[in-house]
Amino acid sequence: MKLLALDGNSILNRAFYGIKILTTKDGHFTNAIYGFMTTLEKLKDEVKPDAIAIAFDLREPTFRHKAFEKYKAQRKGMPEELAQQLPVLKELLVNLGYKLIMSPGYEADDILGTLAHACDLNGYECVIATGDRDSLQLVSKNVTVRIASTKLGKADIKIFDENQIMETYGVLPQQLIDIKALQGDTSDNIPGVKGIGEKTAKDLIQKYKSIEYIYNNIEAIDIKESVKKKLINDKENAFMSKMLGTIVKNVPIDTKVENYVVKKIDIENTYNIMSKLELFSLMKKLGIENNVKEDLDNRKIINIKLSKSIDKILDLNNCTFIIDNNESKCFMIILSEDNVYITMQQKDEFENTIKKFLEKDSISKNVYNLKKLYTEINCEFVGNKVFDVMLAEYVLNPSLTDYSLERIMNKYDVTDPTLSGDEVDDYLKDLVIKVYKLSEIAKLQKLELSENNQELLLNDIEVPLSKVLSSMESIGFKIDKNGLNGYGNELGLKLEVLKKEIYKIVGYEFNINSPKQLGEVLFEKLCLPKGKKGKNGYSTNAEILEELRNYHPVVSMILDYRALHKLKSTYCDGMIKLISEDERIHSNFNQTETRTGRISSTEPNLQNIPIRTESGKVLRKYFCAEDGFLLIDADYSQIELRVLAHLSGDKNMIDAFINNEDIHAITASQIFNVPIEMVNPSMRTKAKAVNFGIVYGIGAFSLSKDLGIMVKDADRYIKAYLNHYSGVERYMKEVTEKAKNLGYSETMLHRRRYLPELNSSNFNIRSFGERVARNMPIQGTAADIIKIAMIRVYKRLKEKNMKSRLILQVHDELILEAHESEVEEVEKILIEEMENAVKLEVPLLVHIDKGATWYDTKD
DNA sequence: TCGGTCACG
DNA sequence: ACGTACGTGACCGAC
Repeated sequence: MKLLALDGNSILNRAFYGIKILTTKDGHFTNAIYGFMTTLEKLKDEVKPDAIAIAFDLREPTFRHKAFEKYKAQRKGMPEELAQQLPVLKELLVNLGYKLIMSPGYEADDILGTLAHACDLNGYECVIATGDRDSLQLVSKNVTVRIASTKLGKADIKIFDENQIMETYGVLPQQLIDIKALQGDTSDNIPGVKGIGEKTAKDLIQKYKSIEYIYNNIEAIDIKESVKKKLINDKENAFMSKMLGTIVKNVPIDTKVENYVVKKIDIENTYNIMSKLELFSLMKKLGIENNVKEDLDNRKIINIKLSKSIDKILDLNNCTFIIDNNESKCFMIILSEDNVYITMQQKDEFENTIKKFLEKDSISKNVYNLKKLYTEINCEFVGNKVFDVMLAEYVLNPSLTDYSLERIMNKYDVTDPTLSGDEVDDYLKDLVIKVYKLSEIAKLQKLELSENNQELLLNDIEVPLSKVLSSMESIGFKIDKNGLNGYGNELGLKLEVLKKEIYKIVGYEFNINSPKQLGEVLFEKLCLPKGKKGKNGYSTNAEILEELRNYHPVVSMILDYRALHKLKSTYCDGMIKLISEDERIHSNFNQTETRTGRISSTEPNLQNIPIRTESGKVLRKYFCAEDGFLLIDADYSQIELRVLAHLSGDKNMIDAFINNEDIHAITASQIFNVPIEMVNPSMRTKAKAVNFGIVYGIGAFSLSKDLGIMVKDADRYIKAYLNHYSGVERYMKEVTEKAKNLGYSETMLHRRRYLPELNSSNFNIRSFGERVARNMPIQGTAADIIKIAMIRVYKRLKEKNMKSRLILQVHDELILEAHESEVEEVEKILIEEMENAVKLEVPLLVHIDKGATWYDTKD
């Protein structure tokens, strides 16, 4: 027989700290369970045991520690995130057929020791698996120990037998106890001998074998007087430590190894538990998925119908469909009721078919990734009654990192259907199964959306927006390639000059772009005052360098070099690579990326084109309008603060916006307690920073850093602010409280973001959760509003068949390429639709600029 | 692949 | 006592 005996607590603990926080979408932590199961599976693979025992501590004082009352272990309570996983893990393990062992008054270690001892007596092999090294003392001819850890989310296991211990520690396994008795162990509250550390303890035991021998011959043995003195002083502690450190081997438990053979798994319970935990990949690994499916013999029967004509299809009511248009063969697979219709056509014919199908508004359709569909078939209508499984998943939970179809199918885990009807090849069978799963997933999502009151958000905002984004992507932004190239070359020359001067001053060449090398140059070669040293060396960011400007002339040059290099590499060279043949840049607008509901832009990112410095802003001269067109830039004025005024209902803030006053100046007059006429620019700047800070969840420290003032003063500003805008203070309290109760924070239009961080026992993580809970409704509502505006503007332009088009969104602004003949009308549409996108307690105000280039649209 | 840096709202 | 404002994406060097 071969027994695998695990220290459950210890492995769970390692798994918890080794795997980044993982939660179900309603906020239950699962990372430690996941890590534990991964480790267990790996151990089973490697050890191939006949029986498995899993030991757990009971959370009460142990006999070992009780014997020495004054050294009773003050075990730190485990963090809440871990504690809540323990009972769930135990339940899961029992259902998987494992026998758990707990014994009041004993640690898991002692249970393992008892089992190991029993194996020794019977000549059985015993493999102990644990996360900490205390158990190494149990190693013997029959007993090996595996130290499991979780590194970067993967189970890592080290094997120790008698040889390995001798190699690593130079002593026999039992002698590890003696070493520890001398050395002590603060984490286990083992005192040891004061003044004796790892090295001395090891030397002594290697030489004299045991503390008994040492103390019996203390006068005779040849050791340094100082060490001898320490030993004599702490003799009592040494023996007590040995006792504390010795694992007990006679715990009253079942020691018959045969009784730990793993029992039959309870599939149904296991399945239910793991589904709740959303640990689907793990279920697959354990092969649970398949077994369950065999158990449930009520598979759906799907009837396949190959068809050439689409007439039948156009009579459908509800359906789910996918297209697969490889090269010339184009498949459309449509599921309605229990029938799947498959059509195969040539490309040009196919596009007509699908347009006809899509344009038929009487058919409600489920799809996956509507924006991609729009782009692929290039059709002009905005579909009603379309449901996008990808967007639905994003609306249900915007915090996932991956909205791929595979991931979503994995999560919902729909049982495969049974196929009947026309024979098709495996490739098509897969597509049929896919379309079936998609339709089942859509049903489940619709239920959840309705429960969450999120139907409007999905149907009236995200779904129609996908058409707008697809259009913006395919239209693109015209670029003056020669101009951009010229500017890049100009920057290149300046960089060369700067580089040479920097090398000359420093005295040798180095890579200015390497923070590591730069840190060495500044802080070691030039001996400039260094700030805090991070893990990987000195920090050399602009904030630090700015402070060093006056210490050495090279610092300014490095700052310039950095800025210009950024402009050249990211915005000139990087952008030029992405200009298409039509002289335009077609960015991707991602609709399922941000956790607040904003869209994001990639390849290139057009939402972070420089504007704050003149040399950066110049880049906007190369973003231009087509001949006969003009760029119009319409931006919301202080949309986030207006949203805050509305959400909080703060009377003072609402009045300020209704009277269209300068909000930052008003805030300044309140904070500094002066009449508004007395507010100077510096006061206004400070007030502006406070306003921003409030939106972000503010702290006095950060505000002080931002403004370069004392923390004390920053704190005063904040207090004065909240005092005047007492509605804001109340709102901020309420919104955090509500998020704690519900587990999520939400926008005006019910976009929600789950916040498991709010339950963290870690102050920083919890504080972060609280800031997010306050910021999400503000940033998210602003995002909802501009999305509505985009849809309406797009629709107006289409309805009137205008040549002008929406080409970009930058969070609070829309950029349009307007035909010269339509400029006035476009402006009117923009103002109307943006300002009236939603009705708030305060007016929404839009500011419009126009010009031949993007540069010219900004003053 | 990750962290540091810096561009934007 | 702790670390320090929300949300993104691209480029670079170091591992």
